[in-house]
Amino acid sequence: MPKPNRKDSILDAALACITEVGADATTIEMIRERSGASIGSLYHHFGNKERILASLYLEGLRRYAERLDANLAAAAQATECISALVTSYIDWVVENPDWARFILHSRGRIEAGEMGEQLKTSNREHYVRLQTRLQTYREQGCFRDLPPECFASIIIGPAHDMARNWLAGRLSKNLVEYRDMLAETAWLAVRATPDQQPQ
Amino acid sequence: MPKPNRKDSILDAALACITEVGADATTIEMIRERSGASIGSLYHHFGNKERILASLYLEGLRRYAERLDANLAAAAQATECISALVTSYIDWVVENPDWARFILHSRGRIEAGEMGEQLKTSNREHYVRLQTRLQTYREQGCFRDLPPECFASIIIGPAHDMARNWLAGRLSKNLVEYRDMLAETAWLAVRATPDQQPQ
Amino acid sequence: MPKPNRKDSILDAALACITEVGADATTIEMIRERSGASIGSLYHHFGNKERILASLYLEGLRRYAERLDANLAAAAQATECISALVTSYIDWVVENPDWARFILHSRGRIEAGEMGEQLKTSNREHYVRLQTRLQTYREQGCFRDLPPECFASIIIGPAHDMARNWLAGRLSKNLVEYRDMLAETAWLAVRATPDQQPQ
Amino acid sequence: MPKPNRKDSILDAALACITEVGADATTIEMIRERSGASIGSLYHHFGNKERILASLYLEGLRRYAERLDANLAAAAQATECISALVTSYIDWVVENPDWARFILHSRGRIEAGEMGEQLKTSNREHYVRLQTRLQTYREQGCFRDLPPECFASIIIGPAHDMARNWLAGRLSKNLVEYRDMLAETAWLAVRATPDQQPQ
DNA sequence: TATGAATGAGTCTTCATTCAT
DNA sequence: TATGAATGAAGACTCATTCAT
Repeated sequence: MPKPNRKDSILDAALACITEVGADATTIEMIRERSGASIGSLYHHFGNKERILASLYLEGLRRYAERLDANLAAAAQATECISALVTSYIDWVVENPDWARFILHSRGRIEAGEMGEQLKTSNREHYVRLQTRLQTYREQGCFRDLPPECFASIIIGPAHDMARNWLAGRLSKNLVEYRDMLAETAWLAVRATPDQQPQ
Repeated sequence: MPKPNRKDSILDAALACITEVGADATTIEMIRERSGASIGSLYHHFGNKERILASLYLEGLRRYAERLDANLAAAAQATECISALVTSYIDWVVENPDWARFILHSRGRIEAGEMGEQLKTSNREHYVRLQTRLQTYREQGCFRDLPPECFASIIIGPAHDMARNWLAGRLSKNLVEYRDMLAETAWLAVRATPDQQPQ
Repeated sequence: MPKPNRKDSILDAALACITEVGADATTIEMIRERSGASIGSLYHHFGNKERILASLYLEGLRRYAERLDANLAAAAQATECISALVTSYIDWVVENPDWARFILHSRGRIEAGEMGEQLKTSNREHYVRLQTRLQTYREQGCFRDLPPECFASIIIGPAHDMARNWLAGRLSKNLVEYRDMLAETAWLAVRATPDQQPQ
Repeated sequence: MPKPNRKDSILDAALACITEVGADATTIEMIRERSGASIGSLYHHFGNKERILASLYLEGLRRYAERLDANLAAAAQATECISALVTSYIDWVVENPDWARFILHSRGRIEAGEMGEQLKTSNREHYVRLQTRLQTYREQGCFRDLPPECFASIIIGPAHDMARNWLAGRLSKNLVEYRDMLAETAWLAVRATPDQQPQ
């Protein structure tokens, strides 16, 4: 276990500030005070504010993807796969609410910045990994016939929405209470329908 | 049809700026230049920057709610009601992408501001109106047994997700192409399930 | 006589600061304190530090050129013309030492900046006006056969050198004491030589 | 021939940086990167930034003086002496444009710094050596009756001016093309005038 | 001798807001 | 109602220098 170093303590402080006042309102001075580092040290390690935020963002995403990949690998059927997508997300949000809030709200900002390409690449790779994982089940006819680019939104959209509400304090119960219901719902939304479909 | 006045031209300019550079990066000076008004005029009409943004936000929301209410009123069955929720949203986003982007991204900011209460009240009222509208169908057993606070997210979550992607330029097709599919999906996600579900 | 306005008082303050500590070491804060204007006012009028310096530079140059043009217009022979070039310069330096020091030392900086083109244009126009003025005498054979691009340097070079020394406090006498001698020297350096030239 | 050592490589790097962005804009970090030395090493060898610049300045001046002294020693008459002054300068500038630019533009800065006295002493000694060298010819009546403190400026002023122009890229031809003309001009400007002068 | 993380005073600049006309 | 000069707190960032290893 590596000892907490300067860089990490700066990122921790940054996340705490972002949680309290938002990414835009977070100032270098606030991060400095909270991290105990000097302004010079902040700039020595990260170069500018944007890179602090981007580093934080990418690291959060990396950890989430790591967890998701592990859970997906353990899934043995289509339904477990869909479930893993939802529950991994919910669990991660509940365990890392600060990181989740930041990632949910700052994607555009990071994508537009100098490390945007890195983020896009990261997202693209993750997307491909996911589609590959689902491909087998798709071919087996486990899912409805849906445009591939909608799959993820349909599965995770409701969870995203609930997570936003929970993170904004608009839910009285803990998000985790909806975990299994959301997983089940995702399955209903994408599974091959046993009954006739109108339209 | 009232002629476009100063206030409206300021709001139009503000929205254009927000679309180009984001709400945070939009400055009073930018709005002034774009609207043709003077700084003094801006402050005469709105008092401060936050109130410009909040006015814009609330007006956008009002128009969306108006359209949704009309469409909901025209729905004759549960499935049409769910469909109206999704299609009203998609149509509105496609017709008002700038407004949609702003509203999707700035809720927290407006809620936290001085007109936040007004927004919360507005949202609450809309939420109640919606639940009331659905109440009959719920009692008729048209829907699965779901926590009421999840209903909206389950129905609209995927549409939100797709809308965010489309508004960010991450979709090659027009959002409207997914309109009916998303409505159908919402229905599958909330309808009373005709079959026994395993697991 | 226009009353001294904000802009002028800022430029005056800037020149005083530059004289005391140099253009690079002059800070916005110093100009602010000295001019009595607020930071906001400084930026309202000039936009940034560089534009303050450039405005000062161009205004100084304009006044010098004005005087030179007047004196050149009054010159009736080649020798008076050469004399006017030197004495106008010396007189201007002696009367405006601060401006002269700034202009002598900051040409590169201004040329490299955003108003550099304006300065180059201004210099080019002045150069052309000068060559035109000398053309007649050149055709009359009043001058040695010299590359045109060297003419100005030969005439004014020694004065430049002396001015730099005087402005740096390296001369015990006042620069004006060398005025006529330098004019005479310039004439000797460019006049058509009555005697044989070696080489 | 001593092998290029750390100190020299630092000075080389410093000069390269100064040429590219100017002495003020040159940072320790830039010199570090270019020289390959570490920050610690820079400070170990020179103590501070100013001493790097001053060392560079003095070394450049030393080399120029060395060349000038050699050429002056070889001059056999007054006219050759004047010529040596001009041509030594021109040749040195053409061979060492970066050094020349730095020395032409940073005299004030170095003089004002902690090694300023050393520079002033060096200049004074050089000035005395020069006056001594010219003394014989002066007594022989080779030169016009000119204030001694003007002699150097009259001889070298035009060359300085042309050098500045050339170094700033304002001349299309190479400076060396004007070498002999400038030497000749200097002679015309200081020689005892054979003819009566009017005015 | 060499290294580079750490320091923090000091800069420029931005921008919402005020207010006299 | 309209105008725009003036304000100044606050922010991001720079950079020479120090010092422990």
